[in-house]
Amino acid sequence: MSPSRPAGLVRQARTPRQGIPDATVARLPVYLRALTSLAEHGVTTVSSEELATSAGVGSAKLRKDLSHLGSYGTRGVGYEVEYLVYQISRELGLTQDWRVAIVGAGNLGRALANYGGFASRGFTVVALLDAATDLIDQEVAGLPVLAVTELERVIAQEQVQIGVLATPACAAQDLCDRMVAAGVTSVLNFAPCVLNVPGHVMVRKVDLSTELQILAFHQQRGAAAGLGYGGLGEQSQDGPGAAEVAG
Amino acid sequence: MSPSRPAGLVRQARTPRQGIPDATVARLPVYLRALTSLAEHGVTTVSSEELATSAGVGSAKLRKDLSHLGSYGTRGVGYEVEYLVYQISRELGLTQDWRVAIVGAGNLGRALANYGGFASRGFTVVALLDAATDLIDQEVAGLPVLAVTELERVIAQEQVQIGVLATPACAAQDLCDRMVAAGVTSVLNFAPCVLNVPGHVMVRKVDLSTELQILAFHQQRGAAAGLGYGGLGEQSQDGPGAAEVAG
DNA sequence: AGGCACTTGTGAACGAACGCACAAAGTCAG
DNA sequence: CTGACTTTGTGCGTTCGTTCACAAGTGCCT
Repeated sequence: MSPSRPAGLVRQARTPRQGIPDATVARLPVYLRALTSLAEHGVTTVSSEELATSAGVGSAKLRKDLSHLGSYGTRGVGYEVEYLVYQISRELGLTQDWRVAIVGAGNLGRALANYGGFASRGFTVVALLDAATDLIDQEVAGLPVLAVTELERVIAQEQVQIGVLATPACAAQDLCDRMVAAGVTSVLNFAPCVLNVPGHVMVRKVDLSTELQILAFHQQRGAAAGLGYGGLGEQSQDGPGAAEVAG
Repeated sequence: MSPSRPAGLVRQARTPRQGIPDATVARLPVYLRALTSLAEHGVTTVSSEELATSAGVGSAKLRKDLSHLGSYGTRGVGYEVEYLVYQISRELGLTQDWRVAIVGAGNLGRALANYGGFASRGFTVVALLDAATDLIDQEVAGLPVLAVTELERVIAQEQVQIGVLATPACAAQDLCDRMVAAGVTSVLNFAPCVLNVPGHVMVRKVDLSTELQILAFHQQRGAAAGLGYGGLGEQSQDGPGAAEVAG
């Protein structure tokens, strides 16, 4: 790679950790995916303009985002793909392994367990639980479905840090409480309801129905028109509002 | 009611339609769900404080959000649940039926087809398509899986307005193009990739892997701490960034 | 009728995020 | 070595979103 640069490996590991904006954090995974894809295509260096296009954002925004991680990138050249992949991964905490438990082995739970994207980036699904007795001991994605009564034991034993809720809304709060009591500190909630958790626990919610309703709104009032600008624009996905709840 | 105001029933249907903030639109479905739940429990009137708690937001934000729809609500009393449900539904465009096609009948596609939340609010899944020949003609959620070669015909014939992509990333762009060409103007994308679409088409993206990575980031740096405030706070779900892409 | 307690709706202050545009910093050719 | 060209990193003005605090409106009780 660039010969003039000293030990490319370390290069000012000054981490301005004090506060990466939530909006930026939400975009880092997108950049990471774009970079990974580029790397697979044999690209070794990329400019902010190219990467921005791949990620579907503006180049200025991308540069500002990356500048929050530190001053990687070489003026006049661009960013070294592999190096940037590593830096973003490290910042997101993907260099360590996260142990995930999925609660609910219905259609959604099974889909999640089979989803390749989980395993690919430092996330290991270590357990899949359900309340329905006829599902128990079935094998899904190489994992046996466990009885939900074992939840506390499994979470402690497997050192689960992240819990994924793929259950009906009515059961979600109770199961969430149990997971939190057992030591889980991050929850990804697919159930269509608001969860109450203590302050040290982080919840993110994904709601299919909500997404459809937002689409319906925009379609109703003139099909995404209005702003209509020319260039390749953003793609909405996910907002800054990372928030917690205190109990 | 107020003597100065005309007929209570219509009650100033002055729709300040010119621009509801995206952030507000993203929260309306949450309010709607909370209201529906309250209605089912027999509650007829609710204050902004109570509703805000149910929805997991601050009461000031809730009031401002609702004020963008118009002046429903009665000072000293609160909001009439049923009336507000109707108003939000109307604003979101849920009073009409939206016809949805799901492309990809893998684990995720089947989960989506079976998801009750779709049908419950004006969304009708009219078709489920897949490329895998061994899935075709299987019945899922009362619908036969159709060959993806029929995509254009089905979308035109069934007047599909919203397309849901639940396919691998590599196939997503192509299928998206075909859906758009066939007349779809809103796309909900579950494939982990950025879609390029013409300016009149709206895309929303849901990415499970992204959500996990955001959780990992926050967990890594102190487990959702930092802000830690006392009251019941927000729950992150979905951002304002409603955006379109122009081709 | 009048006062009191309660709740909405909103003006205004604050803060976060975006995009522009440019200086600093580097590369490459000659 | 010099000079032209490329691309990053960032200061700044603007826009968008959130929060505070309060006036105005409503119902209830005396």
